[in-house]
Amino acid sequence: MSDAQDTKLSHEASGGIQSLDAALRVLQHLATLPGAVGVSELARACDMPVSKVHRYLASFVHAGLVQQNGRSGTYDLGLAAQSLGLSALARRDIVNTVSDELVELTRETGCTTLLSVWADLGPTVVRWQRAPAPVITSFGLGTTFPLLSSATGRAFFAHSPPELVSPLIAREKRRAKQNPLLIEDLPSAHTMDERIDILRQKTREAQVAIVDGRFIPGLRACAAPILNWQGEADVVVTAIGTDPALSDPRSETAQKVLEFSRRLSSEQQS
Amino acid sequence: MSDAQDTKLSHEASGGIQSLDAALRVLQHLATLPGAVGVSELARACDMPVSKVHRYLASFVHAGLVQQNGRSGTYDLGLAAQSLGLSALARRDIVNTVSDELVELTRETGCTTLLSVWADLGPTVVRWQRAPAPVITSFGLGTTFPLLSSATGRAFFAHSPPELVSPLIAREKRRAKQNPLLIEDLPSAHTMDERIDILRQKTREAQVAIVDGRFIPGLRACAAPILNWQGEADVVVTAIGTDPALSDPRSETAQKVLEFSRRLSSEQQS
DNA sequence: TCATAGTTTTGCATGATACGCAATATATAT
DNA sequence: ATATATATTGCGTATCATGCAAAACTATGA
Repeated sequence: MSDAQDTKLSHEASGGIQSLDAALRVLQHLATLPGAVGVSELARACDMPVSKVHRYLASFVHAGLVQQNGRSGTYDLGLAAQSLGLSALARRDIVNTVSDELVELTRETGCTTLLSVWADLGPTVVRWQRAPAPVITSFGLGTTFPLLSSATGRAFFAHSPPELVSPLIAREKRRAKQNPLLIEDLPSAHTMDERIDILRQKTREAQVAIVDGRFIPGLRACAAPILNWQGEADVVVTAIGTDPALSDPRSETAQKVLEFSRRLSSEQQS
Repeated sequence: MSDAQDTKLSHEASGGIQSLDAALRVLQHLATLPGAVGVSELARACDMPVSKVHRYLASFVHAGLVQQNGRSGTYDLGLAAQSLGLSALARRDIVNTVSDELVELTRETGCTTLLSVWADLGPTVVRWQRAPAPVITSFGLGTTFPLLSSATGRAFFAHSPPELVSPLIAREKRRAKQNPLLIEDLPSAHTMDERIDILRQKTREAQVAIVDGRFIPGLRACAAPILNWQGEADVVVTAIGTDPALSDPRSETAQKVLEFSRRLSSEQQS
């Protein structure tokens, strides 16, 4: 049915109420605009008659979504808009949002995917989406990863405030001294601190973190952070498997992971 | 025509658009409700016909203010609502100013710090700066705090007009009756109202609000308001952590918080 | 001081459209 | 399987949002 003659005017889609659609367009415009504006300016921006916009604004003001400054003044977003947004934010739980999408990522990449958050002891797995071809591993929910020698950890490391990770980094440096294998794939440089710094740099640039099969023999992984408004990693998604493509940042799989994290990151901000 | 029979139901005020007023009432209800709801439940809450609400929701969904979960799913606030609120926040220069300084306060105190504003569900977190010291933070942007049993809430309570806070106070009094632990650290007096009054007094005098680990075991916090020209709290800054110094008003940490709020309060003139 | 030009706000008649009812489709429980 | 509850969609009619244009208002000029 969708057919032909909707073309007359894009029918705003189905089932809605026209006046409400129009009113919400006004609200969106007001939100997009830099700051407070007068009725006529807003009307011009929305390409609507002034009186129409004025009446919409009157209703918005009653609801507190908009407030008008001064006496016969300009209009701007109001307290209710703020509350509304904060309610929305409070309900949006990243872990759940990402979890819902994780199945999709598993399907696209064919890899087992997991979702980690930052906890006291470091990156911690909180969700686990297994692929048709399962990976035999010894870790499951609640496992914590190292910062330097896991893809997940590296993603956190590169996108977290230094103060947050430095205690753990210190510990891992000590461990790495005894077992240099752990950081074998780090960029080469003179001191270990330099190598770690370069790793952080490169990971930030690439936006994806990689480990090849050296840490756990044969197991490769590719991780990308989901950033909050401050650019910090709230959670990290990781694809693991034996496919060599995982350890190539330019592979299709890695790109899928990257795109996934980009999309969800942008939902976090605004 | 205007008058006379308006008394039947207050005429939503002047100049607006009835259908829009109704629609916004639906949106407000959705925001107030705990979480996602079905159409009929929402319709019941608004005392409106189901089909009406459904059509409003359709328009809200088009605008992205609302999204529906699942296939025959329930409705909840959407991404556009989030954006709207963030836009509204971004226009309050006090929020921006304080946010910028918050890193500094985190560095000075070594505690995780947060910035809260007043929304209609109460004190609401809008920014937070994590500190290295691991605090188990189950809250994020949009989390709301109680008025009586949190440091942030107490700071708002002591520096807000009574009309603003009284509805919430009433609710919390009821809750406190069932769980006296929540206000265990209140000053002692005969009636609960007296205790609350004294709390308000003392908090105003001290300019900082404190909770020790009783509300959330082991978690202490220290909060101070940033006052506008009327002496009301526009926003509140809070330092949280496990350090016992936080619950001592004379500690260095508490003084840092106080000084911070004093400085920014005085910077706010216009 | 008044006048001019830019606003924002408000009557009013009319035609578009939102409303409510009731039918259908879809999911959940028994 | 039937039954119950809920979500969604047509449809006719009375309501109400619309656009025009006049009014109130504010700001700036002489």
